[in-house]
Amino acid sequence: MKRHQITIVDIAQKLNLSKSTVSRVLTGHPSVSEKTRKAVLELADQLDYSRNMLSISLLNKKSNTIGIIVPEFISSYFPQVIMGAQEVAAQEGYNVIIGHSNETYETEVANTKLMLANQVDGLLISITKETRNFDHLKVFERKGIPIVFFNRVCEDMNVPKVVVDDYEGAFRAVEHLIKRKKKRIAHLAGPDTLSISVKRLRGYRDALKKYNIPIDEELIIPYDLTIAKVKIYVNHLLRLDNPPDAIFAINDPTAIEALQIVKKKGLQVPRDIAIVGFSNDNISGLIEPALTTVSQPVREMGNTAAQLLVDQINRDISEWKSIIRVLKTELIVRKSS
Amino acid sequence: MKRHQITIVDIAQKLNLSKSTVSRVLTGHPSVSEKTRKAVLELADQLDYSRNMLSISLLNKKSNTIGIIVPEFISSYFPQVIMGAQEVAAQEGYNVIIGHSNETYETEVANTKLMLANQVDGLLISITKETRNFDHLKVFERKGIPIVFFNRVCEDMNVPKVVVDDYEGAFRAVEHLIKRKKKRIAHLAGPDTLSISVKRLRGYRDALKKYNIPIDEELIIPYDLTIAKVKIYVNHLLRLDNPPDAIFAINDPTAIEALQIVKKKGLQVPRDIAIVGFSNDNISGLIEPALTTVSQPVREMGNTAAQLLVDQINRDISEWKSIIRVLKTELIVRKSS
DNA sequence: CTGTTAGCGCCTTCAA
DNA sequence: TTGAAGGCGCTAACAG
Repeated sequence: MKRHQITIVDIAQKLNLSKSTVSRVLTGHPSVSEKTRKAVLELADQLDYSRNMLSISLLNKKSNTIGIIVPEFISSYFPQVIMGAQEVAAQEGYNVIIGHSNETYETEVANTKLMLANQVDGLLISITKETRNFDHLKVFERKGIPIVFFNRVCEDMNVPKVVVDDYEGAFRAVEHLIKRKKKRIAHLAGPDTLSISVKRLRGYRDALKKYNIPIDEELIIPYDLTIAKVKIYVNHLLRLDNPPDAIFAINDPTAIEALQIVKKKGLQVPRDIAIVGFSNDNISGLIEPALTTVSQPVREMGNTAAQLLVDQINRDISEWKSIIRVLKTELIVRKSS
Repeated sequence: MKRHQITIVDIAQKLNLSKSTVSRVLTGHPSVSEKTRKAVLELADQLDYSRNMLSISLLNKKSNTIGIIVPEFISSYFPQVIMGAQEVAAQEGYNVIIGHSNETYETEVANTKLMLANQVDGLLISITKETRNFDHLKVFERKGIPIVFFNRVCEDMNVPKVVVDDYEGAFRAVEHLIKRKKKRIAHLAGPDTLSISVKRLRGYRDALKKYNIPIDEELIIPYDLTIAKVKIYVNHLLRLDNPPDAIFAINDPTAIEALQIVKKKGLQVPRDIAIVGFSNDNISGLIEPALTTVSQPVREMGNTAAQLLVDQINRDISEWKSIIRVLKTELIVRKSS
């Protein structure tokens, strides 16, 4: 059961040296003779010696690990962000441990505790749709562990955030539908706990206002992002006395689901009803008809978030910044509108 | 720069107790009076005390962390497997750190070194298409750290493996094409370093043999899974004097790419040329025409692999098993064939 | 250039 | 029921 680990002591003994000398070689310290250096390196290699990061982390009070907590893994969105973050992290010498909150507040809290116990040097997080209380995150601040939010942020906390211009993206999407002569544009919105929902909804409203199209509250349906429910809402919309001729969905999975349902009903997209999503998931260009959507620089979001976090880690706590980085979206017009 | 961490000592001092007593409370040791127990727990909670797993890991020579190394993050395949593995790992009390080898042997080796340095208790790995040398993995065996392969395995190593019945899946897929009256079935195969390529190719060959269809080597194209190259091969196939009337692709990304190319040429799918993939990526049912493919239980693969690994970790090294778990595939017939 | 010492935070003996 | 001491593997002083 117990494994034997090769340690510095083993090497030191075989070479008749002191631990510290061996350590010096391994850390690249200059003041050590070429001869011993070579001997140590050789033996280390031969023994498959590997420095125990655990002890180093303990000693330095720095684990060189960052945590990432994401709410879901269903769409390709978060995996891609993680990839982007990983890229930068690896480059900067950080390991990544991943937490999955499964859109549940309790799981998110449990995850943060794990991250703390594992002594992460910083945390990247996108909150669940349920999260309204942020005490579990404030602990990090108190402990001097920097946090960076991405995508789904907590507006009240004064820490760096990486988001996209949700308002603008939504505005453009709806404007586009208006220019396509659509008069009754529905919005499948997200829960109002998420700032992305709020901002996209505002973009939707303002676009309609700008073009003097009356806002019909009946056409705005906030939902909890449980894909299975989309069917209910779309059916409801279609049965309205005055049904919509377009749907702007909070995200691509929602839009795609809506599209499938509308197609099954025998309606023509975009003629009878146009559909626009948000995010440009990697499937969106391949479905039939291809989905018009607002693309986000997903990988870049990961990169940026990780970079901001590393910057915070390297800064003294007294100099923490709370930058908000807003990444540009782009409207990608395809066949569904 | 230096953060202050709350430690057992802090708690002990404030309560006028010894470190060991506090530790006993925290570890749930029984021999401690109810009064002190309560006091400690209360103060700990109040101070946001969190046990330092680093030091515990160091002490126990057990990190409660497993590593997962995957070759790519492009398709939804590996993220899903990781999710599955995470599920089980979390349940069994293990953290997960993820490595991304980017289909490069060197990166894979670097990743394994990182895993070792971080004292993982076990490793889950799917190798790159380049990996022919396995010394970097044998180190784990020598150190007594169990490995479990999944999907892309090393046949020569005597450790647990989780795969799907690639041969059978491929056989069925090709048989299906034959029953659709296809006579010239091409195969876009994977590199022969990967056992999945070899087995799927064998399934392809045997299916043709069974139905007395001559095998035309010209129609078998092994490639390196670089999606961009699919175009070259498909064009090549279509320009043949006697072009294929069906393509069986090693995986779904390849099949989907082939489908796009074929469609752009103005050919009818499946009438002019049928296409079948392998994996049932989550896009495959949504593209037009929907892709016929061999589905794998992806999440289950992650579950199984993680479970096997945890079992190995809990076993004495002398009792390591080398089970090969073969998961069932299922042919999903859709519009592309 | 090399060795000695102390200690990161924790748990597990052993002794009281 | 509690306390004291030792050590996991490593590095950073402080000495020579």
